[in-house]
Amino acid sequence: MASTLHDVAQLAGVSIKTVSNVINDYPHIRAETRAKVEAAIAELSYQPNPSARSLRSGRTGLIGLAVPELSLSSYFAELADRMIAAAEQRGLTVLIEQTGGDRQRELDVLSGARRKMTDGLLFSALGLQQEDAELLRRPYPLVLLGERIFGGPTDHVTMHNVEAARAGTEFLLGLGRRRIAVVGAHEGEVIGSAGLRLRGYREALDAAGEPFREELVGYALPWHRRDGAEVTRRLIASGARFDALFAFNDNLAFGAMRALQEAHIVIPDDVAVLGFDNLDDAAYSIPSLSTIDPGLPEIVETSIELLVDRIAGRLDQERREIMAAFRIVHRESTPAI
Amino acid sequence: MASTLHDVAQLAGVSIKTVSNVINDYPHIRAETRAKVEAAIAELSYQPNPSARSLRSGRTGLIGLAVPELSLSSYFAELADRMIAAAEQRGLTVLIEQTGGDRQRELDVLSGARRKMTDGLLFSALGLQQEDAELLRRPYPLVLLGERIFGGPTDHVTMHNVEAARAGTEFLLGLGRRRIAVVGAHEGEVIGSAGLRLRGYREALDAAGEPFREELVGYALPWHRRDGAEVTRRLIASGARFDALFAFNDNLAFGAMRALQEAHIVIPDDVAVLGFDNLDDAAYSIPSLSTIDPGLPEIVETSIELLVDRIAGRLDQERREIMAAFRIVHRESTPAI
DNA sequence: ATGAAAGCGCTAACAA
DNA sequence: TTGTTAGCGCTTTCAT
Repeated sequence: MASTLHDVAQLAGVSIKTVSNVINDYPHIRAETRAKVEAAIAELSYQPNPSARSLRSGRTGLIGLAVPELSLSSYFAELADRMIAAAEQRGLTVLIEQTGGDRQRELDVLSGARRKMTDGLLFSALGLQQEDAELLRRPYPLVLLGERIFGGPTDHVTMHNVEAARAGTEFLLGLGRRRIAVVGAHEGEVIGSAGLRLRGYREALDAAGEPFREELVGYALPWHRRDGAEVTRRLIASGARFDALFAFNDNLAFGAMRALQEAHIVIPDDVAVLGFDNLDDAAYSIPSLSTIDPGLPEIVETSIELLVDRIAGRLDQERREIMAAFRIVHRESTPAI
Repeated sequence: MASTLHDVAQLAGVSIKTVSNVINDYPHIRAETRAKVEAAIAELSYQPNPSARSLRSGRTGLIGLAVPELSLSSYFAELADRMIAAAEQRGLTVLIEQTGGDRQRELDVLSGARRKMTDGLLFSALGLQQEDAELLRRPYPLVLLGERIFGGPTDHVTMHNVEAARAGTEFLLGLGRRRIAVVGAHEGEVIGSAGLRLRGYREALDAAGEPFREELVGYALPWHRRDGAEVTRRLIASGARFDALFAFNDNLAFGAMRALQEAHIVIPDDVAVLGFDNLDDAAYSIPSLSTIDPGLPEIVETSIELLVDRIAGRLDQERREIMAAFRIVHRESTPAI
């Protein structure tokens, strides 16, 4: 059997309270006492029982991270990877939950059994909509990620989607490209990554006096490589002419580049391609992908900080909405200036 | 405050034992009693306290999954994605731990604090070596994944690395390719994915009467895209001629294809490329990647089954070693037959 | 600076 | 079929 506080106390010749104090770095302990206790802990290879600890303290040291999926969307794998590391630095453990981007499964995550074993939740929603905002009002610390819901009842970490998409489009216009196709729009969406990025795209066109051409808008859901390839094949087949392509995420862009190359369209000479996410892979595609970097490290650090802050008890203070800074990364899929 | 068994029992007018019985699907309960209890549970939105449950039962319902990383190696993201889903079906929750493939961090995972909050561990090692086998003897259920250690004290799920690499090489030979470069070898490694796959490669060459050419062996560690590209650039720069390239995983292959295309080498006409893993992305690269499918679904199902079996108490029965079946997936990076 | 004791919410052994 | 009770290992409150 594993040893307990009692065993350690007995061996060290102190009470269990003292052992507990040592473990929890309680400051007022005689150096001699501490040494005795630490020796006993080492001798017994004592490790605290987390269930007992949680039962008593009400804290588990676990935080949930709800994402649509880990594979296929490398973005979420990178997010999870960094989040696990950032949580670890703060003594927390991340528990990943996959929703498939499905609204019902996202709701299940919000009220499921796992909420009783985590101290808080980082929630990257894809299926919920603006109308669902009030469903985010929960009795536990919750930080919303992404751009499905704005102005909801929780802390929220997101990015400047409209501005970034606008800047990306202006970047392509600045290269002299006038007919910019879009891959990844969502029919009728206003809020959400697709809706906001399309808005930024339109704003840039308007500002440049370029017409918005419906025939250059490719609708895609979900945003996997496959979808980027399919949509782009359809755009090509439609006969619509375009000299640039703005994909609303890098996966779509990778798929789009495949479709372009199948059609013997040369990147970036015939069509310049711009993605969104700056995945690790973007530097290693062929050609390497110019893309918008949404500042993932900042998003990760900020959202963990907000959550930790709420867990520490500041549950009642005003909600915060943080927008990470973006930048455009210039690689081979767009021509050198 | 959240409600407890007591609250439910009081509201339903029964003892807490009866409520506990209902929750745990104990069969001998009068339908009427059960209905009363369920009504009370619903009214109070009662959810059991997992810490209390774990403290008492000694089970947490959590299992650890140790992998090197979630991003950069899509293989592990796919593994984790599937593992989470497979665990969920069995009422288990996966807790992902990243080791960076570092030996010390892998050892930390084996004895760290999280082992007290999981019922078992799925352990995908990369830094440990055959000599470390005995370190896997642990007082908790442990299933080893991968090919760093064989014949150790635990259950083990792996694949036919030598046979698969041999079959892959024979496949390339069968296409008439004679000078097959390798990307991803590890200097001096015998056991481990790199060592075993190189062995399979050599066996195929030997059987075909082809010489093993040291100058066609590209060493790469780790196995990311970047490394595949760098190694392949070096191979090209060395002046060594080759008409096929066998990358020891798909990421390396993606990087290698980039380097080949940079050098205006046409795939598959000039050089046929074969990968290993059959990542989702392999179907969407340009060109799409022929690769060896290691049977991930089988690996996932098998390893969870073994672990669940051990958790269920069969800790003493003989250790098992399972090898998943592989198959070669033929795509555009190798010429049609 | 350290100890004694209560009790977190649940399951399991036993009783009825 | 249901109730009673002990106790899992820890933190916390209150004493000293």
